[in-house]
Amino acid sequence: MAPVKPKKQIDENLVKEKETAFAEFIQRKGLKTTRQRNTIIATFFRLQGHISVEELLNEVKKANPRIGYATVYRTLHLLVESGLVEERRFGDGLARYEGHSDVEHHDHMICLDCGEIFEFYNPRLEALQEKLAEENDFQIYRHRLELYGACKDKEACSHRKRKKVEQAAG
Amino acid sequence: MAPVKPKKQIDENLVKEKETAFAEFIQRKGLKTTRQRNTIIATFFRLQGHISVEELLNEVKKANPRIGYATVYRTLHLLVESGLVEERRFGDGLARYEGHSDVEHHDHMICLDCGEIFEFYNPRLEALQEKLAEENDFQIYRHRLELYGACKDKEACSHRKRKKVEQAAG
DNA sequence: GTGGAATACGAAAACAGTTTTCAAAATCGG
DNA sequence: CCGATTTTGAAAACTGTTTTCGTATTCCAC
Ligand SMILES: [Mn+2]
Ligand SMILES: [Mn+2]
Ligand SMILES: [Zn+2]
Ligand SMILES: [Zn+2]
Repeated sequence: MAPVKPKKQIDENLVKEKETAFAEFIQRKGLKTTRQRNTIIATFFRLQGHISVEELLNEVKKANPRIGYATVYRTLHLLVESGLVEERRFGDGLARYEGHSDVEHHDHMICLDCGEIFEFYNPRLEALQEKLAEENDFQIYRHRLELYGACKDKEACSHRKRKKVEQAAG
Repeated sequence: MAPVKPKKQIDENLVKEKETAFAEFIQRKGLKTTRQRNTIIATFFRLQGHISVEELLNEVKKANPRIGYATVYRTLHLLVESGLVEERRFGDGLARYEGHSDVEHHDHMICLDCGEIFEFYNPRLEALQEKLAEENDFQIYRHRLELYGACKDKEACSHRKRKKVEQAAG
């Protein structure tokens, strides 16, 4: 069985940087540093991918089972407000969050079979959007581009799918 | 005051065509023709733009006040299933529906000030997406591209906004 | 036309994800 | 430490949508 995708290693230094940046944001806003917020952001930044609230809460509870939904939601809002995290919605009804560490901006391809989310960025695409906006006398603040479809590599795709089912089963 | 946008006239023939197409779909599926469904689709196809369920229900109630939410939701699902209508979500939490009459596929620019939705289509953009998918060994079934921003024509924009406020109040 | 099985309706309840409330607990500058 | 201010967690509320369930309508066979 070939290795599917070399799991990116978490860069602990980068995580620490983010934690500091968030702490500064909290200070700047005159808010308070709390055990719960620290746990939540420490957990979040050590996860990778596009994390749902439930996924995050499950992880957070491993460190502190008494933390509830409300605090996770509230902390995620703060993370978004701080600019360290972006909210995504891929049409399955739940919000997902990602620390935009990799690239400043990117778009997504979502496999409807295995659920894998591929990220991409293309300057020509971005430029073309700008040009089209220009033609319509429109100024873009932000955009979202999502390509829904399927992996062509069926083996890798079904492997991921299987793995996901196992994971869900516990 | 300059004319803002020449309101497209509804093409009654086209509407009748859609009504027929839906009737055929209903037959084909072995479902029943009902007063309510007829009212709802007749109303829907005579509205223009990106219609929310509530907007549609309000209009429908003018013809038959006894029709309820459930039936509107159910009929919209049928319309989508029939392929005559597409569901859109522009991030304000509500589903919107449009008969895709104008062009087979198009993308959207959404003004965050006045709420206006501009539609556009660009073959180069579509082709570029295909190329990027190809590079990722990915097959696109469908995509969504939304540009969020603001009209540059501030006068037209605020005129639309004002009108909308009036409408909401009235 | 009627009978009657199949389907659809509408009001209300249920649902899912998220937000808010509120009383108790934690934070932190003085 | 004090005490004003903020935060927390459980539960309630909220929002848009779906489902339920008893009644009403459709429509095919006769
Ligand atoms: Mn991403
Ligand atoms: Mn449109
Ligand atoms: Zn896949
Ligand atoms: Zn505008």
